[in-house]
Amino acid sequence: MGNSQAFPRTARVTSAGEYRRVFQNSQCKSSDRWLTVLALGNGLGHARLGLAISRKAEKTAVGRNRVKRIIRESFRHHQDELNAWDLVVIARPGVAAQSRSALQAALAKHWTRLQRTCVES
RNA sequence: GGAGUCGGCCAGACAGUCGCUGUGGCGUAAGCCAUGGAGGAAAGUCCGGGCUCCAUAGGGCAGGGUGCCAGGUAACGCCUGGGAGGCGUGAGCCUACGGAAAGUGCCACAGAAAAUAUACCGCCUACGCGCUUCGGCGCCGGUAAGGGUGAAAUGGUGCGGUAAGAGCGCACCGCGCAGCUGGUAACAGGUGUGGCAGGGCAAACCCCACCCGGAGCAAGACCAAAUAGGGGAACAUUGGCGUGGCCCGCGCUGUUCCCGGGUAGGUCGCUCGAGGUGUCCGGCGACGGACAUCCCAGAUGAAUGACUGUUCUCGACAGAACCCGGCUUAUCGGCCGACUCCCCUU
Repeated sequence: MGNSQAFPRTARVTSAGEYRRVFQNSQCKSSDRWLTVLALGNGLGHARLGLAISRKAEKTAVGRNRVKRIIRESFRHHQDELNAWDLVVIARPGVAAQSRSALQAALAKHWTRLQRTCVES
């Protein structure tokens, strides 16, 4: 994996089937008013990230891109602390109105909470 | 200096660190190096084309679109130039701007009457009654000048004419028709002629002219786990079934021969193009031509971001998804050019 800050394609949930697997069998869940994170062990030895930002959650493409970038950035910085899970982050209406720093703080909380409550997979 | 009209342009800049992605090079590989990486609207999907498949797309009907003229274009509902009408002191701007003496239909309220025409108040002669006359009443009629209604009332103004009036006659204006002149044309000008044809609505049906096959990159082509629905070619074309909205037409079902199939997933399509830039030539212009030069996103859970620093005018609307040409809508600020009106100074 080389650099621990990198975010290559292997660290992403890519296919529709993998998304379905996480949605249907998720073992753990951490959520607040704006974001929900689902987790499911993947047996790969590293974590992978998937994003589910619907048109309903944010109307404009620019807003959705912004939310995705913030989440990816946070995942990139925290992936070393995470177990071998497939994580799917779901956004809810109103996320785009939140500031970058607020979302980053919320995400950091989600990562540590999952790490604490969902150790065995 | 102020107010305004038209056209064009920019869409924070620079540096460092971390990260994503296309291409090229090196490397067994991990990776490293170089280089490219959202918009003027990428948007709405409202038009037009390319491309792909469907069925050979041909004919007719139906349906839809466009609508002053000419040109540009691959094409257009776009653009350019011109005409007509309207608005503005002006630079300029706006216009579904063909046909209502083909047909059908509609025209609230008010008004006598809204299109077959007609006559409410009026105006006027003759006749009768009454009467000294003027005038009055009744009545056969003649009128459409005046009043009143309305968004709109059967050409307008003036003079003549008349009982009163009337294109009844004349002049000018308007309108129709026929020549003429200019213009490719729309149209304009002018001449003669007709006494006037007879309201509006065609974003009501309609008529006329021109145009339009359907579906869309989740098109479509290829490689292929699973799992067992079939597929292709030739022949025949009666019946049955299906197929653009319908008909003609066309396809399937039938017989024979041949054969592995094609969902998850992947690859291609996928970016060199009606391409950009510069110079010259043709054209009032849209645009066209020649030469030179450049390669300028191609992702696929979907990349172009984060942090720090410096600086300024403190940064709007907003994110490519097959590709182009338009239109429309959103948008913080700012810059450039041409022109108009008003004021001041010399």
